[in-house]
Amino acid sequence: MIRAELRSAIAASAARLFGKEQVPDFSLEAPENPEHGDYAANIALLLAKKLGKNPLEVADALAADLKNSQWAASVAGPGFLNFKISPMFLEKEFKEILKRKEKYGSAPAKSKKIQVEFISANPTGPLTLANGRGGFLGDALANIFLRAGYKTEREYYVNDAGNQIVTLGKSLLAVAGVIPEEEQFYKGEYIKTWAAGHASIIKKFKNNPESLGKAAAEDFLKNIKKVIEKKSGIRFDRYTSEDRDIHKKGFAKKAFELFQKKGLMYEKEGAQWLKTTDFGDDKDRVLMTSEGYPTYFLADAGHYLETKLRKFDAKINIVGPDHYGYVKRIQAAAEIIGLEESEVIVTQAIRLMHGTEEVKMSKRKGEFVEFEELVDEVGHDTARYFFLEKSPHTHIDFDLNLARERSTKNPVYYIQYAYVRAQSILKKAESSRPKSKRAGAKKTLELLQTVEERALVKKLIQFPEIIEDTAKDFAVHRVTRYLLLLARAFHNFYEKNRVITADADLTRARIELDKAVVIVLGIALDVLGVSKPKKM
RNA sequence: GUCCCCGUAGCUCAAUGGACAGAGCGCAGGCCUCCGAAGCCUGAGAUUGAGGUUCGAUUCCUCAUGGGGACACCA
Repeated sequence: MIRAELRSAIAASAARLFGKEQVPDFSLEAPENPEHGDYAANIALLLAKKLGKNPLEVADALAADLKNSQWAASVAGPGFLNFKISPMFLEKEFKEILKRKEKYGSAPAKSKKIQVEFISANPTGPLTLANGRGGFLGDALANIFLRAGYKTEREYYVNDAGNQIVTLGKSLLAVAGVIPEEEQFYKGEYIKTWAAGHASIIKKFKNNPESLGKAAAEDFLKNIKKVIEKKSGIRFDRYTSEDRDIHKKGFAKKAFELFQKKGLMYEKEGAQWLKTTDFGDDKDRVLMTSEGYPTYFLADAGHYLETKLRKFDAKINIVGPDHYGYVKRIQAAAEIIGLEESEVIVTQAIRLMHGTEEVKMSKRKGEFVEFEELVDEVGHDTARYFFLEKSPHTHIDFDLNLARERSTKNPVYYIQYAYVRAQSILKKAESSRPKSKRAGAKKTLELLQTVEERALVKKLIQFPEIIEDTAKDFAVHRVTRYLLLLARAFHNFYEKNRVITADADLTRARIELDKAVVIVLGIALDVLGVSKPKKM
């Protein structure tokens, strides 16, 4: 990767001039503006501040020192170092795309094991839009980790034990008229529908809400899996059952004992508490109720312990906004358990709009747009792109009518169109290729000199950096952004440069470029989980 | 009341403290005798407000203001 080499060359130069301990953590970016070179470093600005020197002088000194390396820097603006990629590097990196094909941008395998837990919606009803948002995010993020060389597991944690299952059973009995309604019962249309369709089961379990709840939960889960896997292309490696995999296998108990052994627990009013306040939580949390039931939190701690015991180094947990209050306590548990790296990504809320009016969503009351409905309406590619192009911190105002209307103008088509177009050219080139007498002596990039060609090549070789950065900061929307820019670079190239020409050498070079576009667009679409159409 | 997230163009969203704040949609114009016009080109159009830190702030801090969410021996 070019950027990594350049970075170490700059750091080495700075260390030579100012001492190793002075080298700051500087940025090295590919600027949008081509006048700012292929890469721009702000190291001189940071160093100047640290050393109390003039930024321009520092920049000049660095540029002079770098003259001895294969990197030519120019000083610009307040003290940026701008770099041009040398033709040799560019050629080498470009050929790498054609050589490695769909492996391009894949880092060598590392030993690090990452688990991405996402969706994990309770099987007490259908998936919501927020579930879908987390679903696409987790799916794409896992793809990125795989590309970055990590061993990656996608996990759906199923809360199929405890209170809510009983509540689900009771809710069903209530709509069936067996028992009276209560405030906390689930009341959505889906409850009525299920009850109406499963009269015999309800009858069978009329005195046993827990068994009824379990039966219904299994059914709901089956449906959830259908929506996730068949309709949305979201994949999971593992569905972990709270009941079977955590409680019955003793992990909740093990976590409890671990906390006890570490002396982080105490009893108060008959309940068992964990001192999560020692780890940044605003209050301590109950592990075991005064009636002797394990809390959801204890099961979760058991779940984290189980993950740790399965030798994971890191866990990324993607949760909805309603779980925000849960972050600190679960991070406390992760720390006690000794999970090396634990991240919780909280996706922000989705407001349901009807024109300019907000429609209050409530799963319990059954007022919400089902994720399945969205996917059915606009298709899975559009739905995916719609969520993935936004940072998870953004609050989304969602209008189903607008989504429907806009689905045909979605940027995802712009990208897919570029992909289809590029392939279509390849096909054409194959059938009309002039019999090339001899391969030209010139290197590919010596033949690709127009502004559009250069811009496209540089965009292409940026891809490994996009993967590398995203694996670090989880900002998946960077990839959608990149795809859009890459597609644009290709469309621009297409408008102004004919691939198939009378010049055999030039044609060959442009076909290579076109091939590289197909490869990189294809990989990036795969990473996001968006389909690669053959035609549109 | 306490805590978290968000206020950027008419709309939906970008921008590790950096150079002229970028896209898509929409709007106004222009481009197919030629590899796919679901494309390309041109134009109009924005950082909620007030202070502060900094050589430099959409970004960090404080206050104000608007919106969303979380604050159980529920999950």
